Amino acid sequence: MLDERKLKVLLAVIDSYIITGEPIGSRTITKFYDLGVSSATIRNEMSDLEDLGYLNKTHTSSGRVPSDKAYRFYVDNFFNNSILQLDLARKDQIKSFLKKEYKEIDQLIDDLAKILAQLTKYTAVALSPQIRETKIKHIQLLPMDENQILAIMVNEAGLIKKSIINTDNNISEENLVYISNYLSKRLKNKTFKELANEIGNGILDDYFEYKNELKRLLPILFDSIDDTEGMKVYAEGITNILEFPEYRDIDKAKEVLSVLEDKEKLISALTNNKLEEIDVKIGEENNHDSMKELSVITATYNSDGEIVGKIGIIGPKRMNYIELIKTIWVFSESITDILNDYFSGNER
Amino acid sequence: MLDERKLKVLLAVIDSYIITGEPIGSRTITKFYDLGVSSATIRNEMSDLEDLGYLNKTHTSSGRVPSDKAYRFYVDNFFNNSILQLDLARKDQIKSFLKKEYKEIDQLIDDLAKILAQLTKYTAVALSPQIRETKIKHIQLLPMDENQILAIMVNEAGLIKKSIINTDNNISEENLVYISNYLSKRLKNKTFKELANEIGNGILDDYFEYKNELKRLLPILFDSIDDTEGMKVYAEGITNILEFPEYRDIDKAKEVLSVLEDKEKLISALTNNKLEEIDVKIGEENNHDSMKELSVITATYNSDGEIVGKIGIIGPKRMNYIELIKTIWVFSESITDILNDYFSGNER
DNA sequence: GTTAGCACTCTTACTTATTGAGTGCTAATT
DNA sequence: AATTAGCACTCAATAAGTAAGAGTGCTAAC
Repeated sequence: MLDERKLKVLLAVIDSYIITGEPIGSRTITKFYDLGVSSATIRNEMSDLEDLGYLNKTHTSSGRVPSDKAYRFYVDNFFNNSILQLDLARKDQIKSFLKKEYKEIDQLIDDLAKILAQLTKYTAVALSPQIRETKIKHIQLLPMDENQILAIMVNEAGLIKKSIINTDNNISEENLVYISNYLSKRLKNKTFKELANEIGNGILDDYFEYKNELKRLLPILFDSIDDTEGMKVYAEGITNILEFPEYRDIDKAKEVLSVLEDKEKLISALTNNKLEEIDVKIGEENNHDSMKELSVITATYNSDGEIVGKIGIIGPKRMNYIELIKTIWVFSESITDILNDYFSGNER
Repeated sequence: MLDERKLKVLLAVIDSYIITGEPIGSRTITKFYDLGVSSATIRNEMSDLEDLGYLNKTHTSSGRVPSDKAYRFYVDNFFNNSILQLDLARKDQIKSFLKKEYKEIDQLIDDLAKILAQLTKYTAVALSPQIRETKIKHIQLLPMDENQILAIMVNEAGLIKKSIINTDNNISEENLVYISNYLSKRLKNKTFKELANEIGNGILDDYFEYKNELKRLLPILFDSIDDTEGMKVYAEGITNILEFPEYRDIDKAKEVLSVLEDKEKLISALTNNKLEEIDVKIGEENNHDSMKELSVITATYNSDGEIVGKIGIIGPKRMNYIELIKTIWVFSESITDILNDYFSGNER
């Protein structure tokens, strides 16, 4: 579609703009990129590229700036999964950053986001592991007062989900212990997702003394697994984004910071896409208007073969997509490794 | 120490500076504050106040700005606890903001911090409830793999503390259940703090089958209660601070934001003081150099008569201390109320 | 002790040029 | 037919100069 020279010009503009953040003109291209033609020719090509929607001007006599379409073209044509296989060595490097003994997975994810932010100089975002797809290890019901039961669910990786169940009739502490033990034993090694099926048929058909109580408790328990209220999202290196010249203007800075402060927006930015291993959202591709000038690169991380969370970066559209994708991918792989190692007892 | 007229002048400068953020001159004072003397007299008084350390100039011919000493003087002389008793009515107002049913205390504290930020237009900070001074409700030990035990401790308010215990010798799941039950029963209604005493004498003198295991597990359990790693600190309304004209300069903004992003600094700013109900730190009084241009007002909140957390605001030194103290105090009282109501079953 | 008056200082806002990087068009060149 | 040199024109950014305004500090008069 684009002849070779147009492609070269486009890449030159993108490359230069990623580095400097300044609109780039025809003469600058002839000076720094050897295309073997004069600036007048470049000028004509750039004019064509503008007509095709790949370049924009900031004012009538300014240089050109890549459009969203240009970035999308760049990512689609110059990224493929084979690139990723290259620097697996960096995984160990990342894991070596983690000197402390981690007692909390959430803390680990947060710290990795911090490292990602430091490394990339962008703002890193991460979604803490979700418990839904993981296996049940233990269920404990505790009486809080006459109307409330505290339910604690633990998965095999040590993640905890708690929820308060409001109930109008009293169940004694002894009975709750009995029910807890029964549930733990009965549901162990099923995933939290599978609770739904159990509710549908399995568990309630068992002979069990407290079937009536279960009938009321289980659906509430199941609902609480998915509520996003407990979803934790981390944004680290927020000030990094202010280093970019595009945010020298305090009002622009305020705008972008209010996005980074808004957990709802961050969660939806991280979850509102197909669960691709790597996902790149450029400018307009984002759902929220307030993010139209930003790009978000995310990767999923897994535990036990199931996707449990996300990590990524967020920043101005002008970013070195290919390099950043590689870095983020290595991070997501590392987290997956760490999660699998950590709780399977193979190491340490 | 200060004669009446000097006091009036000082208050005028503070009042005006809190509102406008601009240095204030003698003529402005005569215009807006009726002191009955000419600007020349004010000029002389201001010069004296500068010599006494209450006022500063930003350059040789600028107006005056209050010093840290001036703010300290203002707070010490015009705030006393009786002021607080006034607007208890606002408590209900605050509680009415909370429409949702809260299932997580942490979430509740975070949301209240958000409301505090909205109300004051400052950045609100809060320390989530600490479990140390509260009573034990339940202890559960779960085997993660052959070297690790997951310990889950629940307090009577439903707060959960988890920690991974590394152990080199295997304890079977059945035995862990047995030990868990014993600990829950034996330690129930003691505070986590009191665990220490129990370790010292009480519990280990009991006749108990797994005394050796306990001897190793308990100290680790106790240590984990205090670790700050799990301490959660919330900073809400971060962008509010950028509305102040003192942060129109992006570099100043970056500086203050990096403080707000630094959880360590926030935690130490919130904890590094005597546990006064209300604590005001003005500029230089803060520990960290990066906070010398900020003031922090904090209040403690309680549960069951014990201090369990903190909430406050942070912003430029130019703040309406008295009003803000009142607001924060009402918040801390409200949280205390909510915590006490919520888990005692008196309401809802 | 207070105040009017004045010289002086410093910041801020507003003009006005000037420069430089860029475009687009036309006509000449290959 | 594609390329390029040349030129007029545009716009943003920078610098320099000016004027206005708010302020101080000092002196002399009230």
